[in-house]
Amino acid sequence: MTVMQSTAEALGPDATGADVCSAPTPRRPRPDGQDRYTISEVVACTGLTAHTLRWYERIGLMSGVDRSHTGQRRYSNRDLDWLDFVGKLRMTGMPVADMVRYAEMVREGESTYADRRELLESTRRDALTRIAELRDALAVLDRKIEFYGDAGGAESEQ
Amino acid sequence: MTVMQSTAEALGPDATGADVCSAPTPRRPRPDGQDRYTISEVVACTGLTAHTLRWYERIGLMSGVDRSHTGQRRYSNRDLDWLDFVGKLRMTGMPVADMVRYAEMVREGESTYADRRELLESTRRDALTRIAELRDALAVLDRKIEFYGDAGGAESEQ
DNA sequence: TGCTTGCCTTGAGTGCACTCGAAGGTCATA
DNA sequence: TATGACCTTCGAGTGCACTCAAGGCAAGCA
Repeated sequence: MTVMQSTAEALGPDATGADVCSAPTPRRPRPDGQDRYTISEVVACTGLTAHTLRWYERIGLMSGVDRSHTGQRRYSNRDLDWLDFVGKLRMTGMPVADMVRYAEMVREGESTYADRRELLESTRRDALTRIAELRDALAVLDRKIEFYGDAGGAESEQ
Repeated sequence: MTVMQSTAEALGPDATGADVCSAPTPRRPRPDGQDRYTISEVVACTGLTAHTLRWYERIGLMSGVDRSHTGQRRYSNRDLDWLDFVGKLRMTGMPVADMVRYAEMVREGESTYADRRELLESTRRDALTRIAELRDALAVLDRKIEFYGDAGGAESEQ
């Protein structure tokens, strides 16, 4: 398992090696070597808008995106992997500012491992809290729904 | 269990009966009859700001809050119960506009049971989706954290 | 009497995460 | 040569959920 596949996150020349942990390798439209996607292709496969992709780059959440000879963006499989990861972080509710901070740490290299871990752990805690809150809300919802289900209408309810 | 307790949601004169489903009765600072809380007391026990409480009223998310002879708000146990429920809805990520719609349906009475149920069911589905997304993100996070945990630093990572 | 505290109203401002518009460049095809 | 699709940048606009400011009233206390 030492193949240098497209699973490392791409943040320019700093992401130098294989990613041993992004396990379930996502299937990419094109193999490495031919992975030069236009922005509209990336739009098609990520669901993000072109505006958002450019904005990610502007704020430093995405850097080192290659360009064509005419200056147009050409995304790589690594870039797609990074966007996937950013999507996960977004799912957890992590603020974009924190994602940018994380991206900066990746660019700074190995010296930031501890800080990166800390950031991800706090994100993890937040996600667990959110799940607990959702379960809690779900329980209330279920009770209400049940009430509306079998209430022909004797009692009044919220 | 026919006691007219403080567990019915309070939305003015429309919430006419007992609430058979808000099961784990929350302990309120004061018993029914003496439940006339000032806005600052409600701030203290809900964690919402006074601004937010007034705003909820303004947009129709909260109606029929009693007033003192000088025009100050006096919240009841029922109001607190409603705020609790609103908090749960907020946890699910339901937009405030939908909560207002729900509140309006409650004011309209029993004829809206089916619609209310439908709204809550779609909210429930959203909550389940969110939980699944969070689990998914959590799995990725766990892998990353593990990587940072035992990586002295051979590989490069996102 | 004056001061402080707590509340009231209306309307404007904030922060976040996009989202869009305008003006213009490049390129393949007709 | 021109048409249309697609790209670029920069700056401004949007929608949501609050959040705050200004100005004022009423009650309690020194």
